[in-house]
Amino acid sequence: MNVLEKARRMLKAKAVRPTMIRVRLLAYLLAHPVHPTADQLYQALLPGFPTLSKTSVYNTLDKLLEVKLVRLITIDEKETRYDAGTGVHGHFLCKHCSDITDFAANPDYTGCTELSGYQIDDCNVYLTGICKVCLQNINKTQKEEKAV
Amino acid sequence: MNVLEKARRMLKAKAVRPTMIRVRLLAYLLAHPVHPTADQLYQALLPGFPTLSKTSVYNTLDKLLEVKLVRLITIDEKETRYDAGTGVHGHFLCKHCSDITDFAANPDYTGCTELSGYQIDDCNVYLTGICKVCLQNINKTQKEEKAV
DNA sequence: TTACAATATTGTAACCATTACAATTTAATA
DNA sequence: TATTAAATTGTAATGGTTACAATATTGTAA
Ligand SMILES: [Mn+2]
Ligand SMILES: [Mn+2]
Ligand SMILES: [Zn+2]
Ligand SMILES: [Zn+2]
Repeated sequence: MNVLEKARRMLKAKAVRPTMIRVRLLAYLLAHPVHPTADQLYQALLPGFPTLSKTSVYNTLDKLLEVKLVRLITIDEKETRYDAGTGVHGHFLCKHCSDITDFAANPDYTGCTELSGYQIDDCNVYLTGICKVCLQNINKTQKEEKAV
Repeated sequence: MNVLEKARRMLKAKAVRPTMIRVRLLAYLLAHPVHPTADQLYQALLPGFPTLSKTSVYNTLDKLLEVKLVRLITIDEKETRYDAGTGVHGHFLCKHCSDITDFAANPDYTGCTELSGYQIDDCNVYLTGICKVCLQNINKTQKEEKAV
């Protein structure tokens, strides 16, 4: 089953009409788990869907958020990012390459006294720092500078 | 020692000139740990500081962020919020009253395989849901409706 | 199929938090 | 005091997001 069919089924399961935009946008998010911005989604889908409008991307994302097929990532202060990753996981933002990577995180705050009696619906864990690849590049550059 | 003096000392300790705006803004954040927006800070400080400009609020916040006397909260997608709370803690946003409350959270991701070799600088844990008070109000309202 | 109503998509303009920038003011130093 | 650097301010611009009305598409029932 290809990703378009998968997206279609996910939409039907949530009783959301599997229209062209919705299927394609969800399929794109499923196939590209890099947490794109609304504009990146628009740019990526435009070639295969020339009538697409930016507003429709936002409308579609709102609908997908509504039925929780997509979650919203605010780790970057400038632009909202979107993720079709369903399971609970955290996000790491590299300050150098600005890639956002997933990691396992399933914190349990049921025992937290400050939150006793609270209803917790969503959880987001955001880490920022420097990723492995960028750290290695930095070390390499520093060694080269030392050698000169 | 009052909060203004405390703010002044904190600024000096970070080698940041303790100007009027900086002292007052930091003091306000220390005395009002409710995670205000930039505009809320502007509105709150204006009466006691009529020449204050919105730009200065942003400039001041940038400076305080730079020296890590203030941290930035992006749990609300619409507006950035600011916190002079230094220690590691998480934030809970109530969807009903939109209050943001602190809770103890000091997650350890050093053992996380996906992040091995990564340099982690900052950590933010954001929870959303409904707070205790709002839940009680909702229950009360439902009972009253039932009684009618 | 056709008619109708509900829903979805689009283009345009507006919104609004944040930022850029140049002018002015203030403070540190000599 | 003179010189210089840093801080503050007002204005205008930026850019992601949203409001809204027009258009198109879809589902349903005659
Ligand atoms: Mn993810
Ligand atoms: Mn806090
Ligand atoms: Zn990186
Ligand atoms: Zn509440």
